[in-house]
Amino acid sequence: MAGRAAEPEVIWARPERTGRGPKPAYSRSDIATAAVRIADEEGIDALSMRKVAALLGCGTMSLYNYVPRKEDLYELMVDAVSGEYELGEPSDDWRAEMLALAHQARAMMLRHPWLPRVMSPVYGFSPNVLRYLEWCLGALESLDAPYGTKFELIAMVNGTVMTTVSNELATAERARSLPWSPEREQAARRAYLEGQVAGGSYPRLAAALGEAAAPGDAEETFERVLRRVIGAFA
Amino acid sequence: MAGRAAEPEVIWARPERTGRGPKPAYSRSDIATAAVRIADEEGIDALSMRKVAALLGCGTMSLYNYVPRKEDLYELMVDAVSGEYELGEPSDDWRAEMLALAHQARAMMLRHPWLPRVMSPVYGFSPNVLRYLEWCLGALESLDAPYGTKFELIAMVNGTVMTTVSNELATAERARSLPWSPEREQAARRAYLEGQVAGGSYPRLAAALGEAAAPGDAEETFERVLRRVIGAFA
DNA sequence: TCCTAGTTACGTACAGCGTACGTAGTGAGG
DNA sequence: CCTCACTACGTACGCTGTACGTAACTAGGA
Repeated sequence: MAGRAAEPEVIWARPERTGRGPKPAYSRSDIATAAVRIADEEGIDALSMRKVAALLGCGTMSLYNYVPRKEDLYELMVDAVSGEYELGEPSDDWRAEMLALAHQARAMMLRHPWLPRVMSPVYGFSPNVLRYLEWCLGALESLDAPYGTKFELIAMVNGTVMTTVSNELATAERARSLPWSPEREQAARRAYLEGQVAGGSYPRLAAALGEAAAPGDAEETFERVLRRVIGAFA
Repeated sequence: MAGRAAEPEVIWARPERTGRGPKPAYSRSDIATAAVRIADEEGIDALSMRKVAALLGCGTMSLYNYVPRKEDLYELMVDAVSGEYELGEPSDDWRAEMLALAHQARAMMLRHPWLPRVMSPVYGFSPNVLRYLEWCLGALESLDAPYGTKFELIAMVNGTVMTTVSNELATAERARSLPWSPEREQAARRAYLEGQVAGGSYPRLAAALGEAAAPGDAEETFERVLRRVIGAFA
């Protein structure tokens, strides 16, 4: 009748240690660190429960005592890297604070390119995510708005960083995995687009293609876009 | 020496028919339709090359004549649903047009919940994506800005829709897969958060938790956020 | 016209995945 | 001290993407 609760619980609601039985050999932090290392070095597609277990030095199925589903492993990873945020005492300028935070987030995603792929379905509120949110609310103290709006702002900044950096990463990844040089890729890309546009079905795209020269510096674009987003909440 | 080009080409650069050999039994559109159907009905995780082939009625490996890598299947799918946009003659009010477009995009993602998961790494410019971009440029004719800015606007709108709807979908998916009612989930969630916050480490979150009552209507939130984003480009 | 080379079709096979399940050992709570 | 939740982990299943080999087919060049 009582039994334990049905399966799909948030991992953070589980106590890390229950008291009964032998004490766990690894902490969540150990596991997260191992997983992050593998994802950093070999890419997120190469991350498997087997590899994490191997790196920890335990049997594959032992890992399932700590991490009920692979999805929860992602949750651990996101929490772990969220701990990398340097969150000092915020100033009164919430715009500057949010912009600086966005830059931190971008740097983090460039450091851990798998983050955008793994963050989207994250639903639980891990300790470090709570810490992050708490800091944001602190930084937004000088913004006179209801909490709902503040959360919308935080989500917007987060989302914008994610999509922007995702594009950056996709381009970089493609450049890396391609057998030819980025310049040649750029040229091939342009040639392909010009071929498509040549049919005359896309006159405005043709014009745009003619105007747009260099793709522009990524960080510059990032900053400009984020200023706009933040400005939308002033 | 000459040989064919090295592998990772954009699928749209491949001609659908080369002229030599027996004529293909299926079109890209056939394949895309089949894949979309499976993803719609069984979820994106259940989508496999085998299933698509089976639905088409051909051997698994035959599919690889049309779709060199599974990633390309995603590309076909995104193109296929991009064809669902209803793109009429735009008015002079670019803000209204972009907002309406965003609503279309949201509806599309609710119709095809796998879209956000699959769109991110899309890199190629498929026919329907070109059509979409061309239309956007048309709708933005009355906006006096360089093409670069217009593309940034389009990307921002797209990105915002994606992240917003992703959240919606995650919540909905969770509610669906959970063994208990959404109300109970909501309560459990709140209880968990209150438990975390009770420690006193997150005073502002505690306050926010006290204030925020109902989560608010999803579509309403969507519209509000998008108005803000679009407004940032005025 | 015929030959040939590129294409389609598809079965087999492999390495890898997430994870259900069963069993054995361990140690704290009642 | 007993009991039972917990840890540990090997085996096994069903599934995945796709490399590779073979056979049939057909349009272009000679």
